[in-house]
Amino acid sequence: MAFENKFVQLRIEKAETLRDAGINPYCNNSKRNTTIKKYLNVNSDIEHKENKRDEHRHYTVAGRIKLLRVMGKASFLQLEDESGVLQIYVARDHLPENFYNDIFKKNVEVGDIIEVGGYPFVTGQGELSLHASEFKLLTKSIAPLPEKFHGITDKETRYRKRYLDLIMNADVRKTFQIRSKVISLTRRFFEDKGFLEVETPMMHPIAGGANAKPFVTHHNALGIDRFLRIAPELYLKRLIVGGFEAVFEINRNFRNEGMDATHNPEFTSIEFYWAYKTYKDLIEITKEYFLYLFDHLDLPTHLPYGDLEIDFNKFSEVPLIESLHTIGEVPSEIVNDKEKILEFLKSKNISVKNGLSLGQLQGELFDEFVEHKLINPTFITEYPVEISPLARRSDVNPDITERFELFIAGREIANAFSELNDPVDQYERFKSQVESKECGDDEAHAMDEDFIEALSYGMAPTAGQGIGIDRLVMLLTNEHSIRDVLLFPAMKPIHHEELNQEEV
RNA sequence: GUCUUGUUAGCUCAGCUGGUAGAGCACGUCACUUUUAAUGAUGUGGCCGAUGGUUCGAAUCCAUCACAGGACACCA
Repeated sequence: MAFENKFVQLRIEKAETLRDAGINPYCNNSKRNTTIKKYLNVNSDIEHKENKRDEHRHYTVAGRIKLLRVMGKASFLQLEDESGVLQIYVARDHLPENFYNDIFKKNVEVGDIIEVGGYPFVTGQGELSLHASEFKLLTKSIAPLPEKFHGITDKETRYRKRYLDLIMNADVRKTFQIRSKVISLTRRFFEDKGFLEVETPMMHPIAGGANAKPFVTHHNALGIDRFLRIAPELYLKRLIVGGFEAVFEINRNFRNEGMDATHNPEFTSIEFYWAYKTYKDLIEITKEYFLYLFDHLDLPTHLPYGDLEIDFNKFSEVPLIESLHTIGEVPSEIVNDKEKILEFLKSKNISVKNGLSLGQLQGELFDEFVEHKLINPTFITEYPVEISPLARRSDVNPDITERFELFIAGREIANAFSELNDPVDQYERFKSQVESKECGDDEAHAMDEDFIEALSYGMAPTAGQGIGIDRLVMLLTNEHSIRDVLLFPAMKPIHHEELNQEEV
C-alpha cells in the first residue's frame, strides 16, 4: 500500500501539523528571483567587504534541502537547485517569532523544497552563504531521501527510479546535460550545412532499412499489424527521390532483440542523406562533425574511455579485406577463399551458421578478429555486397560496396554508404534477402515494392549515414553501459506478490 | 536465450561451519548561534526478494521462481 512506511507516515503528520499552523505544505507562489549559480557569481566579492557581508543586498533562492545541520538556535542547510549548491544560514532571531523553534526545527527536513530570502555573507570557514530572513516551505517531501553520504548506488534502483538518481547524483545530471547538448549540436551542425530536418513514420507496414527483428503492434481502425520502425532509411530515400537534396532525422529506432551494455530495445540515431555526394564525402563530413562536437562541448580531442585512450585527431581508413590481415592478423591468403576461411574459423573453435557466402564469412572474420581492436576512430571501407543490401556497388569491383562503418573503442558508431539507386539491382538484392529470410534468417530484409517503385522514378546519386547517438554519448561521457546514457532504460516490470495471490 | 554473482531497516553495508537480527546514516527525544558527512546523549525501526524442502531449529543448507549486475550468444 502507498504511504504505509513509518517514515512516510511521520512526514505526512508533519505536513498536517504545518497545515494546522496555516502553512501550505504544497504552496506554489514562489518568489524566487535568482538561481544559486547566479547568486554565487554575483556575490563573489563579498569576502572582500567589511564583516564579509552586505546586508543591503537581498536575494530569494529556492531548491531542495540536501543537508541539514541544526545547532540549537541556528542551523546550516545545503540548498540545491539545478544550477548548484548554496549554504543557507538560518538563525532563530532573524526569523519571525517562534518560527524557528515551532515550525523550522520540528517540521522541516532533508528533501523538502523551500524558498529562502536573505543577504550574502561569508562564514568563518570561508564559504559564501545566504543569511536567511525569510523562509518558506514550497513542497513537503514525505519520502525520505537515500543516505546523504553514499547516496544511491544500487543500479536497479537508479534505473527504475531515475528521479532519485538525479536528486542524489550530480554527475548523472551532467551526463544527461551532455546528451542533450550532443543532440542539439548535431541538429545545428546539419542545419548549418543546409540539411532539412524531417519526420518519417515510426510505424511501418514493412520493417526495412536494417537487418533486425521488429516489434509488432496493431492498428485497430485498419485491422492491420504495423511494425515499429527498425530504421528510417527507406523513407528518407523516398524524400531524396522527391527532390529534397539533404535531409536528416534524429529519432528513435526499435529492435526486438537482446539487451546488454550496448543495446536497448529503443535507441536514438541520426540518419542523414545527401544527394550528389558519395561515401567519400561522408568520411570528410564525419570528421568535421566530430571536431565540431569536441569544439562546442569543450572537450579535448584526446579522451579517456575506461582503460583506453582515444585520439580523435587520428582518424584512419582501412578497407575491410585489408583490415582482416593488417589488424586482425588473419592470413591474407585465406580471406578470399570460402573453404579456407571455414577451415580457419574451425581451427580457432569459432562456429558459424551453415551456408554463409564469402562476403558473410569475411564479415564474421571482421567481427571476430578486427572489430574489438579498433580503438582510435577507424573507417572500415569497401564492405562485401552480400552484407550491404542497400549500398551501391563499387564501379571497379562489383563484389564490394561503396560503404564504411566507423569504429571507435571497439564499437560501431556509424554506418554509411553511397546509396544503391539502381532499382533493378535493388530489386534483386531484396529478392536475395527474401531467400535468406525463407532459409531462416529472420533478420533479413523483406521485399519493399513501394520503395522499388520510388527508386524507379530516379533517385539522384546520394550518400547516406546513420550514427548511433547513445553510443556516441557513451564515448563522450566515459560511460560503459547504454543504460547510463538513457534516462529511462528498458527494465523488466516487477511482479507484485499481492497481484499473484489475487490471481491464485 | 545460456552461464555466473547478488537480493538483509528508508539508504549504505555486516551477519563465519544452521541456534529467534547488527552497525553507520536517516528518523524521534534532549543539549548546542559559524557548521561542512556538524557534534554529544538516548530511543524507535526488519515477513532477511518469493514459494517449497531438509532439520528439533533456516537470513544461513537444497530446489524452483522473480528481479538485477556481469560475461557469452544475436544485434547497432
